[in-house]
Amino acid sequence: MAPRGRPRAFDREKALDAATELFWRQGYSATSMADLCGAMGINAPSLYAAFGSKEELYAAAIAHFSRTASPDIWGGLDAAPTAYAAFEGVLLGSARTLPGIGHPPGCMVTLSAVGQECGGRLGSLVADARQESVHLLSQRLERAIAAGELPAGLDVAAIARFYTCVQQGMSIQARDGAGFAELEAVARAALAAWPALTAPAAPPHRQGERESR
Amino acid sequence: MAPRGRPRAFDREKALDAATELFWRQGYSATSMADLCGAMGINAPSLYAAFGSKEELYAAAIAHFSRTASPDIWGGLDAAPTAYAAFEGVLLGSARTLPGIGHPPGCMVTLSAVGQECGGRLGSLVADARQESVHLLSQRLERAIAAGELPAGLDVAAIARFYTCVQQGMSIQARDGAGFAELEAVARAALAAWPALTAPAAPPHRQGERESR
DNA sequence: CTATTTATGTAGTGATCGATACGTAATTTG
DNA sequence: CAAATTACGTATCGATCACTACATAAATAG
Repeated sequence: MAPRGRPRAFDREKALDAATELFWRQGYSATSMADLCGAMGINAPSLYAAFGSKEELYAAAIAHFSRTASPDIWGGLDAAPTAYAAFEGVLLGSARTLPGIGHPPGCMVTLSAVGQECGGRLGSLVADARQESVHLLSQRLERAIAAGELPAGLDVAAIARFYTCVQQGMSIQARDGAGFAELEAVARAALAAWPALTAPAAPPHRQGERESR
Repeated sequence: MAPRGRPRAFDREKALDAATELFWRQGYSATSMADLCGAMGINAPSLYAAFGSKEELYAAAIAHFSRTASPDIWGGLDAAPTAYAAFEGVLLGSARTLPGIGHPPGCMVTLSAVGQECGGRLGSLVADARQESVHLLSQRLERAIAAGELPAGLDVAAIARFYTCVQQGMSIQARDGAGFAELEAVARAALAAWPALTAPAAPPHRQGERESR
């Protein structure tokens, strides 16, 4: 059962954790393999043997981040008794997490500049990861509609995209130094739109209609 | 009055425009001086003679961007008859501009990864540029309060930060492919919070109070 | 004209980039 | 034990990085 050759001398998970932290803080392009080797405490050949290439390592870091950093924010989404409570939990969890205690501020996926740096696989990878938020929030809204909690006919995608947008903006604010108090105020402000966005009569405003001021 | 030596053979403004476009699209770290020379149509010595260094060129590009790309979004801020109309103009202008026709999508300042890539001067430079939005919106709110249009006692900074946050999120959405329709829906959703945020009684919700569901 | 000044193109600088060749150490298999 | 397999450290690969030395071209000043 034991692996055949010489056993690995470093903890692959700890090394990936260090790499994730570095990519998270500095971005893809600005982080060199030498930086990574230093932070991970291993030499280049061991790194390449374990992770393949810089791109593959980054992809593994994104996956590692999504696996480990999400629960704080998204954990209560399904457990929350109402859709409002679920969205409130996500936004307040974001306000609590994004300032970054013991890790870089902001969401690694949101702040990933790979989309603008690297046209290929990595760009699509992080873009897809970002859209996952919209999907999660949309599903929660659909569930609330199916349960009769929210009226049918809502523009679910628009509502989900709005709150995703707010959360993404919060990552930038966090990166620029915003703390919990500031981010909580942003979250509360976004939640103030909830009654209007989920009112039965008017689905989110449409283009053709006359917009009341 | 004519300059003394051999005249410059390229248009400095056009060259800076090309550099700005490239930095805007690819970010700082992922753009090489060779890339820039190619896009600007000049050789390295001319580039360094005209702009000093990569960092200085980037700073010049940020300034050039702020000078040229802002009016579409911020132009109507002071001219608008009410604070609401002003904020609506900023958000809808953002929805119109950010998808990027003839230029990269999203705001160069917002999407600048320099903050996470480069700890020094450039990081502070773009972070300050981002906070400028908060200042502009705050000033407009203060003006409306002074004019008696909005009640005193509002948490002006929080409101300004919320709408800045939404606009920053819109840049990320634009980078991920959102078009005018999607961004307009986000803007409308954010504006739906306006009555609650500017109501006389309750400044933006506080932590201790009981939140209506 | 000559002298001065500035810009340009060629051709590089040392440093660092991502990624490896290779010989050795450490383990399992038979 | 010997053979096979895997990971290790050293030392380095060619390519590209940001940047510049240098000779030449094109303008003004006197």
